[in-house]
Parts: sequence; C-alpha cells; structure tokens
Amino acid sequence: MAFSIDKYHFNSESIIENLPDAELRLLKGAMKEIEAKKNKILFREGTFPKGVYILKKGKVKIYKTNKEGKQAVIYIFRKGEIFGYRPLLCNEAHPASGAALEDCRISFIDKKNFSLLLDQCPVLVRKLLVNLSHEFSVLVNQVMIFSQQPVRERVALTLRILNEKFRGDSKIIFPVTVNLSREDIAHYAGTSVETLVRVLRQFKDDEIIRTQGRKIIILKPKALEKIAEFY
Amino acid sequence: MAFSIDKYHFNSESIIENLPDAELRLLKGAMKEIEAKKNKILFREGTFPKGVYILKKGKVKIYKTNKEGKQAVIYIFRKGEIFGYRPLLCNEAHPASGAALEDCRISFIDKKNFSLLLDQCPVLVRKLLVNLSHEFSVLVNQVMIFSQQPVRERVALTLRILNEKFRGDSKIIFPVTVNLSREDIAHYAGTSVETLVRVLRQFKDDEIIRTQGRKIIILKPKALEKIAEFY
DNA sequence: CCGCAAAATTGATTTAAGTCAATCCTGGGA
DNA sequence: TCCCAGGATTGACTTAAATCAATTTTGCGG
Repeated sequence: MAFSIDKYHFNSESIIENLPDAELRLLKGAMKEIEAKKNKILFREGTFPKGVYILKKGKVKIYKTNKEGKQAVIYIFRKGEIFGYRPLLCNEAHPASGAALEDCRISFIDKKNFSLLLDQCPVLVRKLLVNLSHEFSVLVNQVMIFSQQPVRERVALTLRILNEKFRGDSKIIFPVTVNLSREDIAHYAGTSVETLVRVLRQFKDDEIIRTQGRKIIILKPKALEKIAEFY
Repeated sequence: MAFSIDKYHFNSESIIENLPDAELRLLKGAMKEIEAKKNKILFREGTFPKGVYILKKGKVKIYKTNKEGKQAVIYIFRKGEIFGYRPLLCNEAHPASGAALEDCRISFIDKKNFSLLLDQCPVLVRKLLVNLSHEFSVLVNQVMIFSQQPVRERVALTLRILNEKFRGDSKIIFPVTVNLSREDIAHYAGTSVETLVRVLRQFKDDEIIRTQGRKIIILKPKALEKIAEFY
C-alpha cells in the first residue's frame, strides 16, 4: 500500500467549502471573528465546550497533560480546519486542551447557534459525520503507530505531517519550513526532546532535512514517507 | 478527575435502543442475521466496507497488522455494539481488520440499505454523529496512554476495560472472568506476551487478579482503576 | 544591537521493556 | 482418558530510549 498523507491528516476544509448556499448563509451568520495570541489557551481539557472553532489564520495544537505535567500533542490544526465540535455533539467535556501555536484568527460559533445550525442543516450534519469518520481513521492509524513503531519512524511521520501542516496554499510542495519548538515536536512524536534532537541529527546527516536556527527545513518529504512506511 | 470507564468504552448500544418507531422499523427491515465462528475474519484492513455490523452475541476484535505481521488490537466490541459503519460513511477502506473472538451472532445491514437508511432517518444520523464523537474521545485517550504510560499502567487499564467487556448484563459487577488469549491481551495493551505475563504475575501477587487455567478472574477492578489513573 | 534566559544540542548513564531460550501447563481431539 | 501441540510462564540477556548533566546556541526584550 502506498503512503498517503490523508491517513494522518484530517483536511476538514471541504466541510464549509461545498455547502449549499442556504446552509452556508446560516453558517456565516452564526460566526463571530476572534483573535488569539500565540500561547493563548482556547479551551482546557475537562471543561465543557463553549462552541466551535474554524481556523482562518495560524496554527492550534490539541494536547493532553498527564499528572506529571507531561504533554502529549494529539493533533495540530492548520488554516481552514474546523475543531472543537466533537465534545459538543456528544455533550462531553473536552478530552484535550487547545492552544494557539501562532497568532491566530478564528471564526467562532457558539454552542447555542451551532445546535440550531445542526437542526437546520442536514447537509452540514452529513458532512460532519463524514469528516468525523475520516478523523477517526486518522486516530486509529495514530494509535497503531504509537503502540508499535520505534522512535525514528514516529519522528519521520511527524515531520511528514508537519510538512503538510506548514506548507502554504501553493502547490509548490517543498522545501517547507517548520517553525515549532523541539518540545512540541517531541510531544507530537511521543518522545523526549533529547531523543528527538538525536533523530533530527541523523536526518540532517542524511540530508533529509536542514536546520536554520530552530527552524526545520524539510528537503526530502518522500524520504520521510519511506522511513515512516509500515505497510 | 475520577476514573470513568466511559472514557475507554464506546457503549453504542443506545443508538438502536432509543430510536423512533418509524426509524426502528426501517432499521429492522434492513437487517440480516448472520453467524460467525470463532476466528472468522469479518473484514480485512484495506478492503472496502460491505456493510454495518450490530453484534448480538459474542465478541469481535478490531486490529491492525504491521509489515512484520505484528498485531495491534485497537478495540474489542461486545454484544450490543455497532461497528463497521465509519469507513462506509466517508467512503474509505477499513483502517483495520475485524475478527470474531468467540462464536458470534450478528445483525448485518448492507451498504446500499444503510445508505438508504441514512437518507430516511435523521434521528439515526444524529445518533451516529453523537456516538462517533464519543468514540473519538475514547481514541484520543488511547493515543495519550500509548504515547506516555508505562506498561504496568497500560495493562491495568486494559484489564479494567476487559472487565467491562466481559461482564454479563447483570449489575453484579465482579468477579468477572476474562477469557482471551495472552497474545490478544498483550496486543491490546501494546506490549509483548512475556511482559504482559510478568505484569499479570505482579497483579496476582497483589491479589488484584486470580487465574484459572488461561482465564483471568478480576478480583479488584477498583485497584486496576487506581493504577491506571493518570489525571 | 546587546545581554541573557530559555531552547537546543551533545555526551554519559540508567532503565524499562523487548527478545531469545528453555520449560511447564492445559485443554481439545483422538 | 490420555496425548501433545500450542499457549503460558519464567529466567537470562540485550537494546532502545529515557534521564541526567554539561555546554552551546538563539532569538527576544530592553
């Protein structure tokens, strides 16, 4: 089976894009524009959701903190992605926290409006269902990787995913510059900072990546796919 | 935060239970009863879904196999649970395989009928959306655990989950007898058979569990929760 | 543009858990 | 009921990755 980034990437942008006019109007009407500075926490694990977020600019990380204070990054959202609606749908607390990795611009739909939207927009409901199904597959893949793959493979996959997250809108795929702390990357790959750095060094020696200060420039995303490929 | 098994357990039974009469009739009309002997593979990872399964009797494991042939058990379904509909909704291949752990009786709804059902049953669609949201939270928790927790904690949680899966319908909660191969349990906990057995030995010495042949009798599910609790 | 605290890197050491190997048990089939 | 192959268990050893510790780099705030 060939590598496909879709197995590890949600791409929820299409939800809003292909909505019928009537539903789109309702959706836009319910939106409120908000700003979030870098490091701003949008919601905390264990709290009940206040609404839905659609990211217009910037990046947001979803993470869990264990009792020793160690973080596990579950997912990173890029521009265009919609999030925070899941726990709202099933009336549960957020299973994880969300924080801005960069200065963000966000369209926010509050709980009440979102609930009304769901009643009035059957196409939206179906689209959310489809999206959630795909997101689920992504998580299944992630569980498998964490439970089975060694750190080199995990880091390779993480970088390949970040390549997707940090590439611009243009079709020119590389080289992509990833601007994220070693700590966040390590926690995304499920390893320690030191171990991450050692793997990065290997990749540098193999000329798969290059670094510029703390930025990582991905030279050969295909090579990363090859390392991460387990099927 | 107190331990709650719901964080690790889907409990999709309610989907069918509280459906309006009209939708329930449609659903029942679309169902076909099938049998599956122990070890029968219902669907294979990478193939396209043929329909939806509602488990009437027995247990089914969902698992992925990596290129070295090693399995990761993602989830175990018990009587009453509905599965296999996710990839159908988003038109994707199954991300994992499904196999009967015991002789099973299953209600099956084929792809075409299920699609018709979705168009005619808005309540069902909403219920599936809610269920999927909850399942997602469960997976998020699982990713965190695998990426951060040591093997003792993982095994404790796995046993606590199996306690839930193998308890009967009665409200008498314990002692529950878990009848599953060491291999399946190890793959569920994301460890090797030998390591699993060593942890089981500790739990036996601590009188948290007892074994009878290959069966595991869970004496103190609360103690397992305590070990598994990370929040 | 300078200083410095925080972040990144590298090296040394420890440790948790996997692997390999040998033996024991057990439950299903003849 | 007994046999025995596959499953479970235990012990010895290896290894991957975490932790600890010291040093270098970097980019932000004044």
